[in-house]
Formats: sequence, C-alpha cells, structure tokens
Amino acid sequence: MDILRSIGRKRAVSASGGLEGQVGFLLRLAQEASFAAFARRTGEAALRPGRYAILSLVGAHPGISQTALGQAAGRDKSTLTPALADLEKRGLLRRDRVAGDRRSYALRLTPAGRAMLTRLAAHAAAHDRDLDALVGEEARDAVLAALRRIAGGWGES
Amino acid sequence: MDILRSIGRKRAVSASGGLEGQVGFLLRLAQEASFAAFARRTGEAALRPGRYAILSLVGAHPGISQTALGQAAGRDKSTLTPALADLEKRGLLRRDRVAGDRRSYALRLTPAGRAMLTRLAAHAAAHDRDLDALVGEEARDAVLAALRRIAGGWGES
DNA sequence: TATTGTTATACTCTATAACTATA
DNA sequence: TATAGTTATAGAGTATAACAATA
Repeated sequence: MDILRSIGRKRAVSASGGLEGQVGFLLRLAQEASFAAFARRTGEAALRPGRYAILSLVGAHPGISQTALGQAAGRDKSTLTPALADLEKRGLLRRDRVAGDRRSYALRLTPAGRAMLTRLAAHAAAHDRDLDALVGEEARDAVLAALRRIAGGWGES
Repeated sequence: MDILRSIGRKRAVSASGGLEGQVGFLLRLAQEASFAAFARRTGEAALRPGRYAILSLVGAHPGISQTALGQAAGRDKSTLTPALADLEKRGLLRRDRVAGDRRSYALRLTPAGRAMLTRLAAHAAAHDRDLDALVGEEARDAVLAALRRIAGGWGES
C-alpha cells in the first residue's frame, strides 16, 4: 500500500500552458499515470518499476549477468547491486556463480520469482486491455510502435 | 554539460524480454530518450524536465500561486520550494507578494525567464519536428492524443 | 591490462509531517 | 480552524570513481 500512497496522488490533470504539446512532459505524465494505475491494480503484489523491469528481464534471459542486465535496463551496474540484493532477500531471484568465469553471476528467477512474474504478467495483460480501451485497439499498436521508435531511435543522435 | 553527461548515456537499446510490450517500461525509456535528445539539442541552455515544466507553466499562467503550480505540475508544494528558489536565484522568475492574501506569492517570469522560455520553445519545436520524422506526421497527432488520454484518463480509476 | 561486481560517496527528486504566518 | 508556504527529514533511484578478485 506504501507504493499506492506514494504515487499517483496528485496529478497534473490538465496541465495546460503550452506544455501539453510537449512530448517529454506528456511522456512523463503518461508514465506516472500508467504506473499508478498498474500499482492500483496489483495492490500488495506491487513492485516498483525498476524491480519489475529486472524481474521481467531476468525471467526472459535466465542466466544473464549483472552487467548485461544493466545494459538491457539502461542502468549502471552499480545501481543494480542493491536492487538485486533486495530481490534476492525477498526470495525472488538467485545469483549463481558461473563455472567458466568466477567474476560473474548468472541471474535466475526462483520459483517464487516466476510465480510473482506470472501474477504480475496477468495484471499487465489486464492493464494492456485498459490501454486498448483508452486509445482504441487500432491506435494501440501504432502508439506502442511509436514509443519503441522514440525509445530506440531518439537516443541515437 | 553536466546534464548531458548524466542522462542518456546508457540505454536499453533492445530491452527484449516480454518487457518491450509493456507500456510503462516503454514510456519510461521513451521519456528518457526524448529528454536526452532535448538536452543534447539545447546544450548549455538545458533545464531539467522539472524546471522546464515550472518555467512553462508559470509562463502560461502568470501570477499563479505555488500551490496551484504544484497541482498543475503534479508535485507536492514542498517540492517546489527549492526549485523555485533556484529559478529565482538564476533570475528566471519572480515571486511577488499578493495584495489580497499575504500568505501566498504570485509567480511570474522575469524578462530573462521569458527569453529562456522562448529559446527553449524554439528547441522544443525542432524537437517536435524530430518526432514527426521519427513516427510520421500523421501518426504524431494520434500518438500525442493517446499520451494525453493516458496521462489524464488512466489516473482516474 | 581489462572486466565483473561491490563499495563509498554524492546528487536529484520526491514525499510526509510539523511548523509559521497569515486568513 | 484552515490555508500558503517553509523546513526538517527520509527514502528511492541514479551516477562516478576507486577497489578487489579474476581473467
């Protein structure tokens, strides 16, 4: 509930001011609203966006190293250390020593981690259906494609 | 340059993992990429997203109070105190005592603040043209409309 | 020398709660 | 009592740099 209280309380409902046409601001508001809605949906099971991203990425890439995970998540490796320790402490993932290279760890979800991810994925699916309802089913794919384009392409140059 | 260094260095280029289909994650990546591109464009003149939002909102609503500004920006009023002090120190805005109510301040841009906003708005326009190039001119309006819908509607229930 | 992960440190942004000065 | 703004405090998230262990 902590999560619910801290996010999405006050929002810029109609943040007029020449600003609504600006992509970055809109993206920020949209992201916050989307997360707040997701957190409301998942309730107690909620994981902050960062943790959820880690769980998803590890779930999709079992055995991934911390460095590779950091790159995939767009964060420095040093950022991951406490986050991974937290997820490990909660019993959601394991860090196994790698045979070939004793410097690195192979990250994997525990059964509890997989269960959590499954549960959250169900919520995410419902959440995505809300998106359809909100923007229309045809527009939805276009919007996601655009976001992907922005996320990937705009970083380049 | 500080700003440029701190943002948009490492990105999740192809953050596969069942996660790319998830709106929230995409929104986060898109926002960061968009801001990084904007910061790259504005260079020295860069203002962090929060400051920029304040400047835009005050520019559009001269005389707005801090509490009202906080609501418009979706942030608690206590958050604004240091941000406004900073903008005031930089000579970009003024906080004038209000005649009728001596508790509150009326926020206004200084000439320097207006100039800064104008300059940034020009960059923002160029930035928006990049968006057109990235997602196509027709899709652009649909995308912005969708984001507005998400930001506004999804917060509701 | 280079790489993996950790630690030390610092900075930004955010929130809540308690405070003041007004209303 | 209620509101506008400030201050004190705390927490999350992020980064850079230096480090130890290993390659």
